[in-house]
Amino acid sequence: MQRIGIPEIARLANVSIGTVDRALHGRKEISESTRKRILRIAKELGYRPNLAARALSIGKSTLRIGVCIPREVHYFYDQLRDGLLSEGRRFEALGVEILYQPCERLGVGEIERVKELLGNGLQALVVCPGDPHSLAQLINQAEKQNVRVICVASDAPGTNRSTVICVNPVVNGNLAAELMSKLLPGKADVAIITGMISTEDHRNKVEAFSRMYQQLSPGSRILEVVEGHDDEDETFQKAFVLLGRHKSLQGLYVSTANCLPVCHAVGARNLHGKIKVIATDLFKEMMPYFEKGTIPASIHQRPYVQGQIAVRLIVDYVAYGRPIPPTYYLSPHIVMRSNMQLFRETRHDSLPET
Amino acid sequence: MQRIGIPEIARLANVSIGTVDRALHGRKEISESTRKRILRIAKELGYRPNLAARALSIGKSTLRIGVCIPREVHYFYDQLRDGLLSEGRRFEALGVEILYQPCERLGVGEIERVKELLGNGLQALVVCPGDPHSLAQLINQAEKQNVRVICVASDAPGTNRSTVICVNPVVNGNLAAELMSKLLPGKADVAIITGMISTEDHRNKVEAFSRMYQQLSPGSRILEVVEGHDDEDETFQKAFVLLGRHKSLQGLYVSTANCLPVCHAVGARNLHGKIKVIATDLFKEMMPYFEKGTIPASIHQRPYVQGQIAVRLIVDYVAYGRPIPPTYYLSPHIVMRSNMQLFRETRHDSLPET
DNA sequence: CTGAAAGCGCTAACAA
DNA sequence: TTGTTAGCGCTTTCAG
Repeated sequence: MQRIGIPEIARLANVSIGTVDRALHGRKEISESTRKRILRIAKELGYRPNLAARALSIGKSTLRIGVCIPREVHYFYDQLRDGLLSEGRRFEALGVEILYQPCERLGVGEIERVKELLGNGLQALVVCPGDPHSLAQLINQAEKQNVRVICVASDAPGTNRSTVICVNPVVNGNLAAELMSKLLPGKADVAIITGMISTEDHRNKVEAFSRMYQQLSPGSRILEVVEGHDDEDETFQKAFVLLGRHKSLQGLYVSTANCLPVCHAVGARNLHGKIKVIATDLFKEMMPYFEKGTIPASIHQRPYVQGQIAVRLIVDYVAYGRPIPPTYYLSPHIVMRSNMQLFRETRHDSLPET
Repeated sequence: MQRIGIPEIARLANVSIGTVDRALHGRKEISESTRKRILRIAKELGYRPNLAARALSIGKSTLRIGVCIPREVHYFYDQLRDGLLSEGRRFEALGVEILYQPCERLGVGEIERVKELLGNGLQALVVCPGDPHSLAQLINQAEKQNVRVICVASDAPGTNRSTVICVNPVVNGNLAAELMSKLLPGKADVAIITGMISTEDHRNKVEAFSRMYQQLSPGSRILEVVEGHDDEDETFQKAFVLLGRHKSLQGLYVSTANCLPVCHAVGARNLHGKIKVIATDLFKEMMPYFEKGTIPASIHQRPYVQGQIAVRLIVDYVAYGRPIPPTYYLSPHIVMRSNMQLFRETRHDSLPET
């Protein structure tokens, strides 16, 4: 299963295995010339370390991954966490260990948690930057100390983070627009309900949706863009007012997981079936609205899979030396009535939710 | 990283590690009483084998997985193969080895290939039963010899296969119907083009689609169900005739990956944009038809992921003792113009296509 | 700077 | 039926 190993290299280089080890790991107690010679041989032979042996030898975790993601909103982050932890467990035998240090909500206390984590000799750090600006310094510092920083769900632009894993917000917005235009034939006025325009992800979705919708449904209007700040009451109020104000309104695009208050408002106005809501993500409280037809489709960002991918990118990088791509966009799932049952909120078995 | 091991159990049981090994592996050279005692202790201590150590000790592949899937149709099976192989490689350090022994096309030569594979001391066998009936005996025999048989993409009903991994054909058909009814508002007559009604998967899709479509679009008719036998020429001819015969036809559901000839027929009748084709799966030749609007949506069965899951179920079963679920249905992806770019035909990095 | 040797947890061959 | 031992490929410690 493994072709050539350290002993083989040692033999060919006429040195001991200890020396090969030193060369391979860039330790200092070795002369430049022998190091070069050994590395050359290793490369020629296509040496790849036996991870099982390494893990066994080291005994404890070889690959410590710090995780700082929010606890709230549970809908989303519980699944992200499960993806990270379960995938980590799968590589336990290879020495992978996950240090989970959540913050309360997006951006709240993340600095402190991340600082704590960084004191643990991490190989990699997984974060959901709620406040990318104030986190930037820590991220850059971590990267400088050779800790790979992986952003999930939202990015920290302008930093040296190794990568971001997310659903491309532009694809997300485009897809919502495409669905909306197919669901509402001809001209149809719609509105958008988002979290905060200042959040990059939200803004990008809104812009992409607007552009694509007007292209696909010429003559239709985007009547309003409403910010709900991911607050249930605020969102309900604003949606309720919105629905009263425009009688031509036929569709709503809710670009965050906060679609429940919107559906409630639709109900309060007695508009079930008359207003089509394109939602985001999925959790069981949404299901009745699929049944009623209020939500014909939702765009699921698959947090579980995002977590899985984060772990895998790290393992592939550390263990197999595969480079980390600068961005990892995954395709969102389109959830409709027929397939919503297949998206359990969390699944602990293989490849959940994929 | 590992809590308790064989030496610890041996100490507590007052036996040698060799005896513990024998007990743990159900080898015969041990008395029933000590075996029971040891197993009890192991269980109490929550013993879990150190896979790294095992892999290292055994040296060669611990976990040999035989794979017999068709080579043709490449669209689908190349992705399935890549999923299997790349996931296998990821667990290489744990002793996973994949023996790939494809047959030419669905059902052709599979018996021979499978027989060859079974001579290799497999732990598990992955097959795409093209002719489940004639394969049944081999499958049962393999299971009896403690080789776990995993069916992918299509099932072998009535056998003892450990599980099947596929997109639930009923969900598939329902989803197609749901999309069709949303895309074609009001009453709209449609037709179905499938492979062979005799194939279980195909028949189930057709039935599910028919039922759901008539429920969601009452008054609409399913004008015809055409069998193309996955042959390009035959399918083109039949689709061409079909399109000429019914002027009320507005939609086509193509339940196999064979949608290209259908699109050609639509073009030959000058009906691009007038007939909506709900297709199945995705490959790059389809892309122009997304652009043109002939295919507003396709239902992607994610062969790559099916392959991945197969390997993971096996690894989880053999390595971690997790039971194999009797069926593993995955949710199909809905592909539209906005997200088709994200489905590369094969990706060799982490969690492709998920 | 380099070599030798022990040991990680497990399997397997050989002894008792 | 059970115990003992070598060794898998690697890291690490201690000598040289």
